[in-house]
Amino acid sequence: MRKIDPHDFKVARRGTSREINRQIALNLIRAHQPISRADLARLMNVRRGVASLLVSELLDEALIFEGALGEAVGRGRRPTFLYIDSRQRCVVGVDIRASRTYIMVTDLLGHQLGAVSSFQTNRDLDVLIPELARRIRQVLADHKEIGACEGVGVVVPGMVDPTGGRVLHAPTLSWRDVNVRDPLAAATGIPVHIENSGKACALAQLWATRSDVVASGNSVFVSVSDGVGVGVVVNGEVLRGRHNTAGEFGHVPLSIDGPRCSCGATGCWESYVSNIATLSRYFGRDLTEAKPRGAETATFTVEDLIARARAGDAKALAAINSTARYLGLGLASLINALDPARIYIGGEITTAWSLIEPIVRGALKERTLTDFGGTTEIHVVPAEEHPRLRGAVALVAAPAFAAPMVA
Amino acid sequence: MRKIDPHDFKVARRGTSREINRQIALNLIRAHQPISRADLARLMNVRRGVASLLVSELLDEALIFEGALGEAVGRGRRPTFLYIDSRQRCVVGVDIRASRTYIMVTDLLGHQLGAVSSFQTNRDLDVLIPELARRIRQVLADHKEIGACEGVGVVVPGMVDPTGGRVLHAPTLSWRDVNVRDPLAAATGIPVHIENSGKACALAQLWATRSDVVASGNSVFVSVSDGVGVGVVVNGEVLRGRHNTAGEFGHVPLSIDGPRCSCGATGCWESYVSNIATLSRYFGRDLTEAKPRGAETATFTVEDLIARARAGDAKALAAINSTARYLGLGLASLINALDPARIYIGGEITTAWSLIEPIVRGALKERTLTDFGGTTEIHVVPAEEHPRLRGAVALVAAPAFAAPMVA
DNA sequence: CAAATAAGTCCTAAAAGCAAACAATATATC
DNA sequence: GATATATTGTTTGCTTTTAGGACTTATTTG
Repeated sequence: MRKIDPHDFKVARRGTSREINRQIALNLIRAHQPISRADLARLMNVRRGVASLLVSELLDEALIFEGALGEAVGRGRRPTFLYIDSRQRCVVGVDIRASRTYIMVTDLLGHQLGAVSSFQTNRDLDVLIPELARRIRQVLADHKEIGACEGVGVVVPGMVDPTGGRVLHAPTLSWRDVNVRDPLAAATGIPVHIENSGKACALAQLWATRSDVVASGNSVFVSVSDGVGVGVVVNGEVLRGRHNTAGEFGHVPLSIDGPRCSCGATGCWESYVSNIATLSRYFGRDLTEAKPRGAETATFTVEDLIARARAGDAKALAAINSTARYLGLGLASLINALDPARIYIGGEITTAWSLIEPIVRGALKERTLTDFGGTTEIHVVPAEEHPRLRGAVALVAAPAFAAPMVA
Repeated sequence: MRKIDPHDFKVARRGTSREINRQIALNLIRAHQPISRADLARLMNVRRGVASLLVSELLDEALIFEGALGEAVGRGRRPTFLYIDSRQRCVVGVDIRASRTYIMVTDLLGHQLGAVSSFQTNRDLDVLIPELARRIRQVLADHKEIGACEGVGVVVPGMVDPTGGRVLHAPTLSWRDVNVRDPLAAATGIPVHIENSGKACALAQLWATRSDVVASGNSVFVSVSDGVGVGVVVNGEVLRGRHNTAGEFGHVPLSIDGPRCSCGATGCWESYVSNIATLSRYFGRDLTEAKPRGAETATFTVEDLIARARAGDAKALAAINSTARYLGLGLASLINALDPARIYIGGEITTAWSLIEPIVRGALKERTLTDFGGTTEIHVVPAEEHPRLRGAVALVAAPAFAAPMVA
């Protein structure tokens, strides 16, 4: 039950019905491809005539194409299968992180084309933008067969303004109010979309074409690495809030008297479960500050820690178990606040999931208000799936499939 | 940018455009009444002919009516003013609380008719329902002139299932999985809608017809009394989550090592800022447990405490200031998580708002991530406005004005 | 080879937005 | 006081779009 905003509404024009049904058809083809016109009509509960018209319109715009004929169902004419047209068009995803920047090319449905490449991030935009543009052109030139690039999606670990024009604040990159989109678009000649990485990851999961995802219009993506990034999906839409800064559950406290967080406050969830927090717990001292580390701590990662834990290092296991417990306690807040149908978790700590899952689940149940809250589905997204890069790609690919704005 | 759920969509039928524009027209009349057909057409950016047809349809359904002619604007024919038809139809709002149950009658726009009545709550449904039904019939009989009752809205301090059929858990009433709606509907012969009080309050603010509310499709209602109830509005819609239990920010922790909360966990926001928590702080001992209180503490309320604080009692002021600080710290979590355009606060503590506002605001700024987060508009809703009862009424009145489900 | 069945196309009717003309009414100006 | 002008609200023809059904095409089965 949505209220119509009397200051910002959209009246239905003559083409509105058509627009709505066209997008529904497009989404059904995407979800069920390959599919025939007749099946589409049945799914939509409209006459075959209407479905045919919608299909021919989508064909004209080259959003879909007719593939081979399918097998006859019983007897009778064989159906012509329809597919989303992801041929000869691609999308570039870019993930800018504090240490390295990653690039991936996919088709319009997010299927990976070629390998992920990366290079060291130079935080100076005057250096970064030209290098990024050069590498994007390079990777596109290397894959001429995949056709024209529809757009570049960029995710950053920080806040982005509602229009995507400016990165307002990215602490780990020490960026404040910088414009990445326009210079990069100018340098590449390709439209660029930028978004916070947590929101983009949530978007990517929402739009993922997996058969196992059953209508999860309410979900949360939690990315645990240097910080904790969270993206929230409500009613099939990414939660943005008034200034596009919603979703910062990483800075909701577990204990306001807890350790100091990079955001300036104390006891944020992030300050308990980030990789640095876990390592600090293991080494028994605060690693967040930029003081010179010892030979060992300088290069030691959470993955190394997990390896030690699996090898029997009790201290390592204890550090990880603590993180698991805090992870669960924080997830409980998330569940109490949002009651999502599913939680996705990404980040290095997930490689230890088999070790920590019972602890996470136990801590979660301690604080969730309801029984079904305690059993909320948790889905691990492994690093090999490149959730952030898929998020970046989704920024470009998803809008074409979105529901039209109406009423 | 909303995703179309391929398992739950609505195709546009022949009447869909009409339905959309009809609801837009209805909402614009509601927001701008009195208004002429010509002005409506200008607002909607359609031809007057279309607006006229929509209006005549709304007139046929008696959703609006034609009032007197307005003054001619410049020269030319005088406009006929249109109004929402709230004559001869009313709504009953019911607020069931642990100690007392309140009843109010309003018109379809939520304008109060007559006084608020109340009686002691008997938690036994077999007693409560007949008494409630009797009193509802009574109050309707007392106001025969206000016409037929369109529905009864009931709010309870607890969780309600998504269909509104059952109260799943209301701790302060010690109700678990009880059906209030159907017995009450049977006893009164009027349709009954039930919802959690926090969600209903948020709904009421969303639908409030006040000129000062400018397009706040993202807002939060925080009700501080025995517990902390929260209702969230996102994109003009109440946040429900998978099981209609979203919004329980009262049980997001400030410190997981904090005081025990009624929910069983420790350190919930509620356990810091509820009235009982404030009083416990003043008396220096835990009042949550049902042990016999002293003569003074038994009847002493937060309002009494505020009166003492205003009279110069330093200990009382300190207790209230503590609550204020914790209130601000919790609001910061809310802002970081949801980035609302506005926060509404209700409950007894708001009578001390002039005392505590700087402290609340200061604590809030300590933990909000962004500058604009720290300046989020906070709007106090005084008890005289009966936010919960208005919420109950909104449950009945709002659906008629809601946007149609499309795509 | 004929019957049955499914896919896809085409035609007509009803509904709704769009556009312009028309009637009614009020004010301004000469 | 007569005429011009502006505004409201209604009406009429036109176009687009969905609904429903008939028709054509293609394929399998008996």
